Amino acid sequence: MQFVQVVLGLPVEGPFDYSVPVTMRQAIQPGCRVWINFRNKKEVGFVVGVRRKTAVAAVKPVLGIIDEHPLLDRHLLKLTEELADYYCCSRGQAIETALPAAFRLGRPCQPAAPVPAHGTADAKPPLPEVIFDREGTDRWSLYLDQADAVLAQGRSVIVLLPDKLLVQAALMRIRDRIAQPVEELHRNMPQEARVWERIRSHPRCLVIGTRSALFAPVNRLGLIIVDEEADYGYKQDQVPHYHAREAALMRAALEKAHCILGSTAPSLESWNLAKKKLAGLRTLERRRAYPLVSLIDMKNIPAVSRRQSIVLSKFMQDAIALAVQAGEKVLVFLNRKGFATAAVCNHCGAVLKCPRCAVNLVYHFQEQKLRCHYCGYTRQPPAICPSCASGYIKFTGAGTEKVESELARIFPQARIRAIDVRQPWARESADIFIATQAVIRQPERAFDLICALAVDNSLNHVDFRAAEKTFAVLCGLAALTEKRIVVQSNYRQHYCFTALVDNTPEVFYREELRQRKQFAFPPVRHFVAVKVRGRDEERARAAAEALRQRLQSPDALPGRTNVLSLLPGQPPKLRGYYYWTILLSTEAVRPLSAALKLRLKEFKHSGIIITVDVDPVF
DNA sequence: AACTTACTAGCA
DNA sequence: GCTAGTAAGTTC
Repeated sequence: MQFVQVVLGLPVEGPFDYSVPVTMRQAIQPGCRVWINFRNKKEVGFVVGVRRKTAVAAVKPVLGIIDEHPLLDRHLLKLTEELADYYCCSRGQAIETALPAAFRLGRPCQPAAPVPAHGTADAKPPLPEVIFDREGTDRWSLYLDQADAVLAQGRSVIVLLPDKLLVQAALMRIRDRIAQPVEELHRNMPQEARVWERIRSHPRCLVIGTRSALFAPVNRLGLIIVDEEADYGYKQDQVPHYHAREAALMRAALEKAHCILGSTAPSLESWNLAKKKLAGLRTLERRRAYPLVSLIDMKNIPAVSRRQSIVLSKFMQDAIALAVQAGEKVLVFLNRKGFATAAVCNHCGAVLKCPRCAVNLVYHFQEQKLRCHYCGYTRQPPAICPSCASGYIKFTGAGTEKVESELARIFPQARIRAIDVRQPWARESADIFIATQAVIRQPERAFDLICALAVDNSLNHVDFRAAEKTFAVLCGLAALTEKRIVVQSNYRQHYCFTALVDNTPEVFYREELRQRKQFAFPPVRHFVAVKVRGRDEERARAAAEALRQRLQSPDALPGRTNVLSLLPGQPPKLRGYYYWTILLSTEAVRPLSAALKLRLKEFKHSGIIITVDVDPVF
């Protein structure tokens, strides 16, 4: 008798043994899909092992073989196993993440022509390389040179970008430079399975796409490029909560491929890898002049004007006026979207909240609607306050649209334009441009004066990455000009500003890493968020508290792990569920994930759903 | 996750 | 004794 070990795309560990009928014996091997009867339902199973015997008394037979040849090669199979171990999900869930939807549902896959394996068996995996692109555009010629060289050796390349817009922009640079087949791959794109099959049929090719393209079934992988590696778009917000940068490092190590982590400001994770000599660091110095950076201390701004929703310092107003007069192009940068953060009743002070998520609704000027940024709920702004039925609703806070109207008031003669990065825009179309983060991704644009407003919003954010995020934004702005940047802030002495003025990013990273060490934050240690969710408010709270107690008891978790806190979710209520988060800190993720799998299996509460997020982003 | 079985509180 | 509701256990 022959048996196969099968896993499923469910949060159950397995593997489950099934017998293989004599008629279908020969082909079956790890990486193949099979039809199985699981809990009296016909399901797709993934074969992870083949055995001559089983300890299970009541084995069921495999109903049918979907793949004659493995759908996942041994490298991708190993990668999904490592992801399951690290990100605390089942192997089946990790395998499903790596596959197009059609294949998860059991659709057959075209058999791929066999490609002879590459002789990399005892080669050492090359050291990953962090690329720090000070200019903002230089890394692309380096990427293309490296990709060319790898393809010329007959090996494949995977290029990752954090979103589809950037993939489109990158394709323009790639298409006329790369002679080998170039394939674009996104999760849930039309023909996703077809593209996947085609990638398998190329002896070598270049695949470009968003985070899921990391699982492209290329032959003979030689290089993975993760561009904008510090971007949080690489983190998946569903189970398994993997980060494509970390997953790319895992896959590159498995397949002895090179891995490039490029950006205009490296993540602390990547910087730390380089400091520990686990990655190389290559800084591409600026060719253009470094801009003059002026810091305006907002503590000197009189209180009366501080109360205004937008504070444009006199210094900044003068700088803008001079630039406009000289026919220069000004960028006013603001790190927030929408017209206002909240709608508040002027009479009773009630803030309008989302009925499903209990977070503040945000007023959008253009569509004249209140919108929930978590679930997408929208409503008309009410004429009267829903809680006191009187007074009028005022909109507080500052967004790009508010800045636009303020600037129009101060500079009536200037042409002012808010940039929507989804729409093309010409440099000649205005004098003053207003934009948020997304402009930084168009580094070919050049401005003469850049004014950064409300930077303190991001610096004050209750997030240990606040300084890192702020510095990354400032580096991005510096790449947009060789002339002048004006920043207004209450914290002029902060090292993220002094490093910007002095053009000494290494000083920023040194200080930031020192602080992360001091407070035992990532990348020195890892956070793990255990998320507890339930439809009943009180039960969710009680379950979360009970689980925290359980995890805090001696020997529940491996050493060098701390239970830091039990926090209400952010937001506490989302899509009808009440959320709580138990925050853990650890030195070694894998042993903690393994222990958590056991503890959560023991801990069953009806109506309570628990998920684990390793290395969460806040 | 989805489903089965065991158990408990409330009721006649 | 009955049942609704829920806690706990299992999936090969």
